[in-house]
Amino acid sequence: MIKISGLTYIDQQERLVTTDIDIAARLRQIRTARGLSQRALARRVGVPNSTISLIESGRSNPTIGALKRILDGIPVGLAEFFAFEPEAPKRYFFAAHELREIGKGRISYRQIGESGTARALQMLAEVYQPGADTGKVPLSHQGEEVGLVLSGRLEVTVDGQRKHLGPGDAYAFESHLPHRFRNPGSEPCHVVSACTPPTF
DNA sequence: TCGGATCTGGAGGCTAAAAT
DNA sequence: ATTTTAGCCTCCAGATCCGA
Repeated sequence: MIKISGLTYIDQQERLVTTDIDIAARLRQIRTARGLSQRALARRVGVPNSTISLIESGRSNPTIGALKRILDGIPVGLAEFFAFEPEAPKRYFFAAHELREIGKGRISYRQIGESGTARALQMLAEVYQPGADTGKVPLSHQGEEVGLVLSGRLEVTVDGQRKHLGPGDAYAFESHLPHRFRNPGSEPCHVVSACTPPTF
């Protein structure tokens, strides 16, 4: 079992487990607040309604990919989903250990600053362990993103173009273009990235 | 008819035991 | 010590049931 933060950890099968966030209740609350039925949301994101039903009943612990796909249909970003409660006091400074983890497994995405719908920018401190890969299915979402490699090697594929980046190298592209990140090296790759609007 | 829940089987990953 | 294999577990998708 891998402990990522006080809120979220990854179990041995790389499933997302939260210690004090009820994914089931939160998903149901957000979905109903948007006036969506389980079936309507299921049709929108292309999953069977049983998947949503199982998650909302707490009998299924979704993978980060499945959860993100469902949230995309609402739409709600992962960061917003795991956001602090709205009544939380405004904060401007964050210790390293307070950065919210929204990644999983061999990929760490630690969010810089608080999250929420009012924010226009999402900035992440990313760590890709050796061999880490965002997946064969390319990512694609609204917005625009940039990133700077601090250490290690990062293979970035954007709209069919592939490039190996090292320390000091950077990328910038429109997020709707299919993209993929992979660490082909033997050491962890540290990246700082920004996305606006915060759609990841 | 719609919304939510349940059942079943396939697929993939993890673990432990067995084999090398 | 390392690799292979079998069994187990869980997610996910499709079909179906039940109640409003």
